[in-house]
Amino acid sequence: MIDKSKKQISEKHQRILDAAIEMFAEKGYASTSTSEIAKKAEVAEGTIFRHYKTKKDLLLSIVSPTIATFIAPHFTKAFSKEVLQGDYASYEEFLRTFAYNRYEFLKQNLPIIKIFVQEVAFHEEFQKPYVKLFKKEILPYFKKMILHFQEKGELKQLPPETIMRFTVTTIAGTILTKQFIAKELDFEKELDEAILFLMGGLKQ
Amino acid sequence: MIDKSKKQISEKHQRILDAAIEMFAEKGYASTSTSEIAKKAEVAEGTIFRHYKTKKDLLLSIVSPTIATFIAPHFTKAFSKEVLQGDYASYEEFLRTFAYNRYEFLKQNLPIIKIFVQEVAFHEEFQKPYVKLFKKEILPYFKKMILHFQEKGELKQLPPETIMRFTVTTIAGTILTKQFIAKELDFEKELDEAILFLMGGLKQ
Amino acid sequence: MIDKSKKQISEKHQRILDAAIEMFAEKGYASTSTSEIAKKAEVAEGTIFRHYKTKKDLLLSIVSPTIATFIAPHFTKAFSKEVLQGDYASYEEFLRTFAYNRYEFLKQNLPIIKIFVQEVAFHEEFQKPYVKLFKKEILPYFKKMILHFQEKGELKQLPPETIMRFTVTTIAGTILTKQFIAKELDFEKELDEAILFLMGGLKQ
Amino acid sequence: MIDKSKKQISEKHQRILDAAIEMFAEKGYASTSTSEIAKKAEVAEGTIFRHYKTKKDLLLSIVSPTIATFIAPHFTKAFSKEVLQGDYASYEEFLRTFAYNRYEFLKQNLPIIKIFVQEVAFHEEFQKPYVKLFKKEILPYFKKMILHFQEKGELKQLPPETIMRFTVTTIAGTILTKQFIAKELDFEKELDEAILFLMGGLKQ
DNA sequence: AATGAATGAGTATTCATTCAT
DNA sequence: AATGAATGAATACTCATTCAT
Repeated sequence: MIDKSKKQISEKHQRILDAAIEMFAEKGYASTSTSEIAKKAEVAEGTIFRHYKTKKDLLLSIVSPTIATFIAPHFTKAFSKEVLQGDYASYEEFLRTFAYNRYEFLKQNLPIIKIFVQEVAFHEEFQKPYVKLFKKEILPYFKKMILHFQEKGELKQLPPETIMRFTVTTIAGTILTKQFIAKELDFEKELDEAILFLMGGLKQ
Repeated sequence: MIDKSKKQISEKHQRILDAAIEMFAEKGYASTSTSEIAKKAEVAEGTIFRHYKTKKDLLLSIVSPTIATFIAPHFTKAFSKEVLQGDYASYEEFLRTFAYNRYEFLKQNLPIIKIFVQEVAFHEEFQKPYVKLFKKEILPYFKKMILHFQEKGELKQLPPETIMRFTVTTIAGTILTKQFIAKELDFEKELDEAILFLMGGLKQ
Repeated sequence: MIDKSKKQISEKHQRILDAAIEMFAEKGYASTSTSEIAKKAEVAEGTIFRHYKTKKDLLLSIVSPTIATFIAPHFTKAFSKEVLQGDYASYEEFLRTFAYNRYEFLKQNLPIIKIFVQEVAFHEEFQKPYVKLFKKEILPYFKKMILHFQEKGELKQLPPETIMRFTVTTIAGTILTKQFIAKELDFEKELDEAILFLMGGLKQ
Repeated sequence: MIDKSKKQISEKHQRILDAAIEMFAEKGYASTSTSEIAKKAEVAEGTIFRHYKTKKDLLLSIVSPTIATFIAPHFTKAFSKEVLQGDYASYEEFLRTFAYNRYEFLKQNLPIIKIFVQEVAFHEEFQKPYVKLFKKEILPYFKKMILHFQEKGELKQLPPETIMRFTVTTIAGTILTKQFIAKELDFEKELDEAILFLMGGLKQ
């Protein structure tokens, strides 16, 4: 999923990264030993330390400022362009695109996202770059979109941040429910209802 | 916070539990050593193993079926009685009570909840007893309440589960935003808006 | 040889110390592994780290200020009392006692002395406590002795430090020659000649 | 300092040797890693092993028979010619030349001498070639010199080995004191006194 | 000759667990 | 019930050495 294809990265190096991501996601950082990673990546244990000075460095290379600056923006900007800067006939149409996009993103990046939740979420020092990224790449476009539909009279005259909060909360709740709590649900139907509900609360 | 006061539990035993909860929440289960717990609890290392066969047992005693059966129901039933089985003039009134109750619960049980998210959330085998508990103690009362207000014409004719989902999602989103993302918000004001939004989407 | 018999020290602890001294002396600190020490001491490797936080701590416990303050003074004072504060009819008699005492000391403490030469001699930061000890416990008595024999007219009117230097140099040279370079020598005869030589150079 | 200029030796090879000598002297053989040497020499790690099969070989090339046979004799013979085979008006004059020569030698070859003391001194198997060299290149000339001055009546009728021993011991003691123990001393003055002392003990 | 990525045996250290007291 | 010394397996990491280029 994540590949630093720009920087030439050796095949073994890539195998180490893949193995680490998979195991950190599955068992957590602290419960994964470097020898397990080496075994799964089919390299010698020493090879890991040729590429990363410490085990923590390996985690950071997956999860840290480096990714925030090099990898995440890739996703972030793509998301921003494809979703937030799109041309939508209605807020509902935007919501649908937004929800599907994030749902796919979640499904396709589950391992890294799990690592994030486990290792980053509770360590405030890691959060800053992401907050920054969000404020720069997401927030302004999201706001603009909301203002646009407020002007068109589709949305209530609430502060855009509040509308955004309810939007994100409701969509995230729908996606997470489908993914983790009630997998048997029909996502499309569920989403339709959620959008209906959302618009009910946000309509003028 | 958690005290198994029914079962007589020695003071040292309680200190071990408290220390373990605090450290597991702070550093995670795998990164906390039994010697650290012993030091913080001011007992000898061996003492921990008098009470719990293994370190994992100690975690389970905090987080697992044992708690699901002995501790959580205490909370669950209290919550069910105090909140779900209350007598409310309107769904809005219920929402307000519900939100404050859960907000206080979160603030007062932050450590255990953190342990839950880190150690339980991703391990499906731990989840069953909680699902069971939820289905038995929460779901029926919640449903009843929703049906009651649907009959009174306050709420749309959606499946009660769906209404519950939106309710929980919106309230949870508001609480988590206040607690972790935007601590500077005025919770009361934020909650008012959320309830307005919710009712907008759920009203007939 | 060295036993901290005052502080109760467990038998295993003592075995670790003995093994460490022997192996550090034989192979040097850096070339001795903790697993070798554990094997020779017939304890588990972990046991070493119960008594010493790190391998370096183990070295320091043999060689450091602690020993300088607790062990060395034992020797130093014994030496000072037995040798330097003795009542001698002549400087020659003193020289003989001094030489034999140091010769025995060397033979009986060879391992620790080897560790000293290898690990301490070139690390100035370790030297201070010994310099201090020497200045406090040895220097004044040695000086007094020399002054005493200068007054009696047995020794030249050189600065006592200079006389001390030649004395130590000559006796040390004799002892080291016997111990390391020409083991076949007859120490007694060799010492007689050295004393004759010394007195020849120091006599008025 | 040491250059095997006779054998053509590449510049990188020389840099490896220099780096190894410096680091072995500073940190000891066992505590110096080949990667450190490579970094300091600014060559690739593999390059060291092109020139020396093992790390130990590298040490030996600095310290062993190879040097004893190729390098040391260079020094030894120079010393022998320049100092021992000189033409001196008195033993005192010889002593002065001898002392200055060795003092300079020590100062200029401190690193290698440190390696010697740390790695060779306690390993008897390394000592033989040096003993041999000493017996062949130094001893006879030293003896001759002493016999010469005994004939002239300047020195006592002691065995020349004994006189040599006292001479070396006293001069070495003076040099080492100046270099390692009391750097603030005035070497010239100190040496004068030592010679006076020596002659006092060795004069007829 | 020179490189540097790769190796895997070895290192110091940690840690859950046991057990005699 | 409580202790804490002792254990030994496991851990992250290092390092001399190899080898394809």
